[in-house]
Amino acid sequence: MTVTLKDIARQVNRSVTTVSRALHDYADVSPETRALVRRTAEQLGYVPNVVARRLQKQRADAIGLILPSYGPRLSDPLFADILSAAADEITRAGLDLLISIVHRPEDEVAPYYQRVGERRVDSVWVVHTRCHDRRIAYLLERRIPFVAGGRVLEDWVFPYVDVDYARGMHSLVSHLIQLGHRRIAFAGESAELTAVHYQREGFRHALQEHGLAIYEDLIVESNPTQRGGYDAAQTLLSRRDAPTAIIAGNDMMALGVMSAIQDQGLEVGSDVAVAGFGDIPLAETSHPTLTTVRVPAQQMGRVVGQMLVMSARGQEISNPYVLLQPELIIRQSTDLDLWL
Amino acid sequence: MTVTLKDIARQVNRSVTTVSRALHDYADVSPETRALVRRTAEQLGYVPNVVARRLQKQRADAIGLILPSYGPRLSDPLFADILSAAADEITRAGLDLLISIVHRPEDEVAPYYQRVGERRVDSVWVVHTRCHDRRIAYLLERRIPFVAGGRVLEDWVFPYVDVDYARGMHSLVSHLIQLGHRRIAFAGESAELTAVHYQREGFRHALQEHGLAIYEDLIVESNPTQRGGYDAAQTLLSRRDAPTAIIAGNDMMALGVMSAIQDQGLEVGSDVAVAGFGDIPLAETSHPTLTTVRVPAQQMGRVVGQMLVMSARGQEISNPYVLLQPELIIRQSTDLDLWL
DNA sequence: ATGATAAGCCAAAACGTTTTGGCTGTCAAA
DNA sequence: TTTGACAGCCAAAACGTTTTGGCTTATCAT
Repeated sequence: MTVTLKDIARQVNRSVTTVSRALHDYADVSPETRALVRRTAEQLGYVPNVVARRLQKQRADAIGLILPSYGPRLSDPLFADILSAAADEITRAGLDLLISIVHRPEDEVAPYYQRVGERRVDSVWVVHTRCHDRRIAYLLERRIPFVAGGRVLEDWVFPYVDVDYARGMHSLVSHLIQLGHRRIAFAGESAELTAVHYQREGFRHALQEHGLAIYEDLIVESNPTQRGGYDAAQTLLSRRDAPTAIIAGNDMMALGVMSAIQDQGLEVGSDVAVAGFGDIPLAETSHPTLTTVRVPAQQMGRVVGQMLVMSARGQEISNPYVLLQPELIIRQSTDLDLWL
Repeated sequence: MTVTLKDIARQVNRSVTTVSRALHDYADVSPETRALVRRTAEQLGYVPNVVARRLQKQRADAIGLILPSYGPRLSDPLFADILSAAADEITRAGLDLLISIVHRPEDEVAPYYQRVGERRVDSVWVVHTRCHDRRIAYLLERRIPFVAGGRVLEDWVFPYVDVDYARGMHSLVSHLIQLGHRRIAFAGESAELTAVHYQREGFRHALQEHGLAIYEDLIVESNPTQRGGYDAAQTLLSRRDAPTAIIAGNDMMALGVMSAIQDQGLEVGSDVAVAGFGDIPLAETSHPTLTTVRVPAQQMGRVVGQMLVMSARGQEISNPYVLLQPELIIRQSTDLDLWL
């Protein structure tokens, strides 16, 4: 059956203690014994039982990701990239990444407590933060270790990784203004989400800075999907004073916006400019190619992964407030000249 | 600190045994005691330590997914849907789903043994099977419980869930032939993959059945990405005897194929018909909309999740060989008339 | 009164580690 | 010869459960 320390101990005529210490390179084990133990362990095909280790060490060596089914879809390319990179960091560190799906918003907060209480995980990863996030309030209150993907609008102190959406939006809007646009629309997900909040903030700020009026009815809310972008664009374009440029909260929405424009017989870029957020692979290959604000997804994943590992190990997180800078990628959907 | 059975026992003046048995509804506990224990546990905020339970029960109550970084991308919409649904089933059953990323193909097989040996997981999920899959050979040899997403070409016996790609391809090709196409191409991922193998098989079979010649140089291999589809289409269209229809192994590739066709100044549907596999959301909204073979991703995920749960619990899997039937979805990219 | 039955409880062992606080023997220095 | 240091080893406790195989005590039929 399965080989334990006891089996090795019996075989080499030493105590379990010594075997354990030999395998962990303690100094009070003679080189001969160490070698013997090593060899025997190898021979017998010993694999340590991490469950026993976890019990003794009072560590789960695992990180939990609780995914609201109504939250970021796994199929969101950006999120998938973040997740992959984070999973990679976590795996490399020898920890487990544990994914659970939760459906009802009222179940949103209990699973965190439960999973940590049950010692399934040492630390949790909160994604898709909202401006006033109950989950984070709860985790802070219960002193449960966690790292957030995104900020909140409270002045709570906790480790996070986020993208500077406001700045990204600012440079995007500035660019559109320079191209001559005066009526610019923004279609994003719910403004409850911190990311969207900052997008709107950057949006308004840029307009103000250039002395332009802010038309509140050009700031709309829609689903973060292609369909959502499509619908939003239809609404916007049917206004008497339709916008000459539409910014979408993410690239999938932007693709939907483009579809809507084309379906109305208009031309993207010349009639209505379009831009998105994210820079997913499709942005580069759509027709026309999509101007967008590139989000460094992989880097985000790496950083959040590393922070989670530190947090799970109970270490101080060296740099707990990370705000990554996005990059404006100009393509055909805003720049006619780029369209051959 | 954390509350254990011992704490409850002390509080209610019973033994740890009785407390444990009370919480598990054993018959040899008086109703009064049971109620008292329940109440006290609630009061003290008792949360069972699953690690201790796992050690005692010799069960990890967890399922492992080992994801080759060169394998299916999390951002593949189809795979993401399968994964979500499976994760949901697994979470519902109270088990953990544990994701690890592995990079080097030579590390492909060891992690399975390790994770199971270490008692991290009870059963593993193998995805992206190949015709002759070393991982499956290994798992069978070591008698490690697993469920495969996909078949192999050996006559090994193991639980799997797969899609009948051959049939899906057959109906797709038949449809194209009925439309008058005689030179049909297929661009898929490596034929090492069982899925692609069956796609090719269905492809050849359909042509034969209709008495058409099989042009081997119209069967090409490419990356399973939009880019891969683009490149493959370029190559195919530059042939002297270019195909009048191109089938891609998945929808993303198909979108790439459409781009390539359009970039050559040709029209999708009239000049060259295009079809894909999967029916991702984009297929419905692309211009033109994409004919495709719908893969029941969510159902796959549910089924594979349920099978994994049974497998992890050491139960017999009730229906271990599941072959789901895909459905042909005809849209504009093959049917001119549908294009308004 | 006697034995059988049942209800309710529990001590102890077990799961496989790691860690604590020793113990023994050897050898060099005093 | 004693003392102290050191190398090498180990018994036992601990982590928090579940399960086994009892043990009492009360009740009941004989």
